[in-house]
Amino acid sequence: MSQAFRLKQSIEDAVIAGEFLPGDRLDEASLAERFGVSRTPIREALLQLGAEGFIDVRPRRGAIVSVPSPTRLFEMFETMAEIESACGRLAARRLTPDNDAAMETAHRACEIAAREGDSEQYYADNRNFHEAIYRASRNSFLADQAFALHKRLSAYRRIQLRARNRLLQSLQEHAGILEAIRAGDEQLAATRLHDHVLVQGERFSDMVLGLAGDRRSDAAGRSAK
Amino acid sequence: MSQAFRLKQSIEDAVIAGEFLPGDRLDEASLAERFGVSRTPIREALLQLGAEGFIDVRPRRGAIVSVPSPTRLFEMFETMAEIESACGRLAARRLTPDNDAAMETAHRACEIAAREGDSEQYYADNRNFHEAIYRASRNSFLADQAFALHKRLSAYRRIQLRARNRLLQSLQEHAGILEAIRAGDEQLAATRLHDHVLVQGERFSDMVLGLAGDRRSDAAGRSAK
DNA sequence: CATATCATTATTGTATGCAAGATTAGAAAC
DNA sequence: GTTTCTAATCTTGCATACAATAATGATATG
Repeated sequence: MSQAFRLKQSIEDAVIAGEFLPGDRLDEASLAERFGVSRTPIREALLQLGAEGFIDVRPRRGAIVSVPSPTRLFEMFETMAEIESACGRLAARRLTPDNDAAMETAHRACEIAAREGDSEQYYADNRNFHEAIYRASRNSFLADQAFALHKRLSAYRRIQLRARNRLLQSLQEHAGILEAIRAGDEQLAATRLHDHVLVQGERFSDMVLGLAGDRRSDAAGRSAK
Repeated sequence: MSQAFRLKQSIEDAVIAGEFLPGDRLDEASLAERFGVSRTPIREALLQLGAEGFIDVRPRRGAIVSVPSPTRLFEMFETMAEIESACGRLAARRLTPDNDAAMETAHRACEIAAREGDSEQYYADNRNFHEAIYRASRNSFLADQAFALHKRLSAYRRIQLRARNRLLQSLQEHAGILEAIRAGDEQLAATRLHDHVLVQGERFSDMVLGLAGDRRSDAAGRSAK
């Protein structure tokens, strides 16, 4: 299985790196050739990625990189917001000096990247900051769920950090989140994290749908009774 | 793949039914014989179940039904509590007549089972009730996450519905949850669902650890700064 | 009697081959 | 020119075979 697990990671990395775009076909034979192995471990890797929701494996019809509908995507961001805010709530309740320090370090890194307007760097540092919060929840299972979803959304998250404004705004939100967690204010930490994440989903939906469709009729509109 | 997917479901069902207990080895050859297929689709099924966290696939060492530590189990229940309360919060915000009716139906069924003290039936109806709430969140992705985790915990949940008292108490909690959702009180719905789920995790931990260990030193104790 | 080492056995990991379903291209009909 | 049916082709699904690693048990040694 060693091979299959390495392949799973490689394929996942390739997808995250944007080498395979949503909708692209993941052909067993070509992947086998590319990695110099037979189809068997490739299949095993693809099926695992499919089970994790990373790709879409349709019986007899091959695997493709999942193409979540705008609605689905919004739902994923909304779920991410709920999970992250849960992490924040627990972090506020359970913060240890170690976790505090880890968040501080990650936050400082974000600060530098934001000041320099380096969105690629900020993207990486931002990830570390959020992961520090997941860990600070001191619930490793919840943190695992958060990691997994974060990875699945990374392709969509990256796009919107391009604007310099968003970088600085994001940084400010981070500061507010950190403050709330440190104050032990569970409710505030949860709310701030929720909004911080959800705004990304909203901005992304706006971007995807552009002027054409109104997102509200798609996802948020469901709030209406 | 058709075969592999059917097998995945069958094996999962067998695990949920308790036919394979935590720690049991899932040997490829015997499973292949049992289902009358070759090892290939069995492997594919096992790897998928492993990716979903349902079983533990250790490279070169075979698959076993996962044996979460008491700490891990508590973390899983705590995560379930957070996810369910998120569902409840959204349900309170977005309730439609359809979803309301579905919850009502499921609740009525629980009521009957509880009155008759039929814990097996209550177990099934309880599941329907919770699933109705997941759907009422009107976020299908979040609902999927909730379904998945609910399934993984089912083995541990079933055990504790045996006591007649717990049945009636559970039912009353359901009534309170329903009331809060209908009132559109997001905060109250979230809190009640959270407690309803978490109490199960706590009761289970108590059961597992018995008199021996103090759960608080294991999981909840982390809340202490 | 316990422990360590080595050979045997069993089980998993990968490759290959073939069967079956899906896709595509081409020809015929409209 | 478009559509539809059919045949050729391509891709996936499963079985089998072999290679490699882990588990087991026997034997020898302290």
